[in-house]
Amino acid sequence: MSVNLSKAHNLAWRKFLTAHVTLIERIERDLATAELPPLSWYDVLFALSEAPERQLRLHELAQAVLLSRSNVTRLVDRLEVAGLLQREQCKRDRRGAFAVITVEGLAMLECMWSVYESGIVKYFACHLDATEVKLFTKILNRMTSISDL
Amino acid sequence: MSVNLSKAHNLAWRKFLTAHVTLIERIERDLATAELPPLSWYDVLFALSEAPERQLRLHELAQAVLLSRSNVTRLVDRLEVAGLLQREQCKRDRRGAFAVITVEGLAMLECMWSVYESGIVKYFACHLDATEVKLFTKILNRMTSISDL
DNA sequence: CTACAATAGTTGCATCTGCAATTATCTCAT
DNA sequence: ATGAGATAATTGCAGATGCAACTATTGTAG
Repeated sequence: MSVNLSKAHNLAWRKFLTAHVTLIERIERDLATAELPPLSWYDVLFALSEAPERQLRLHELAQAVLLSRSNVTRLVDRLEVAGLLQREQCKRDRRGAFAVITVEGLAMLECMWSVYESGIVKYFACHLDATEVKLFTKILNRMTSISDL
Repeated sequence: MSVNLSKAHNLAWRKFLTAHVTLIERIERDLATAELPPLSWYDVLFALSEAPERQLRLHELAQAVLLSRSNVTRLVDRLEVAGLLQREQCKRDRRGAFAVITVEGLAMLECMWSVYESGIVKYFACHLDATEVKLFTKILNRMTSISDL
């Protein structure tokens, strides 16, 4: 609230932004090189694979991947066309639909993860020792607490 | 390189991603509420204001804001239409063009900064004490060193 | 039971993005 | 000087994004 942004904090913020784009770019590049879909697809597949019965209502999925609803509709469209998931009518609520991950989706998830994981390791994790990783996570947790609005 | 991603590191990575979208969303929301342009415009204006003679070649601008070239062409289009900068022919290299920030651009920069700065403070900086901010920056610097490719 | 508000998902629209191809100009070795 | 290759910026295109409007269904207060 108070307008007192130190040089050091400002620098940290800019570094935060540039580090993010750089790391994402590197990982997306690795995925593209392996002829795999983008990270957004991974997020969807991952969320579904973790969900009970490997399915989620679309609005739950939207929350899980931090995307707007309209976006999820069309993202799910694409994944469905690619055969990685299926829509399924919800019995209890006839407005609703589930996205259910398919066998092909699970295979793709695994395939993407092998590239993704190695990217996380070599671009991100290898720069954090055991102490730092704890602190790093703790700091980010603070920032995303709801108290900030 | 080695595929050994610990639970803790994986969690840190996911937190890194969610924190980024959350913080950006909050700041973009504050800007939109104040009827100001998005962050990408700020980045352009800031880069120009810092540059010698308050102007940059478009490819320099592209690098400064970490955007692809075609993107910069059109981003500059929009800012030019809004009167925040002007294109100027380069004498030495007739292929080239400069983007020069205008007086209106400088005013807009200042106006956006007041909102942006307070966002950085209340969503980000206030969660980092003097020690943490140093370590945080150091870690991110490591990650974006060129050694990783 | 009914009417009003809330919610789920989709769609239209305008904008934004990256990639690849294009045009124009520059550099440099021969 | 000139021709091959690099570089600067733009453009076409396909895809992705957020917002607001829309349809359909559900929940709820009276």
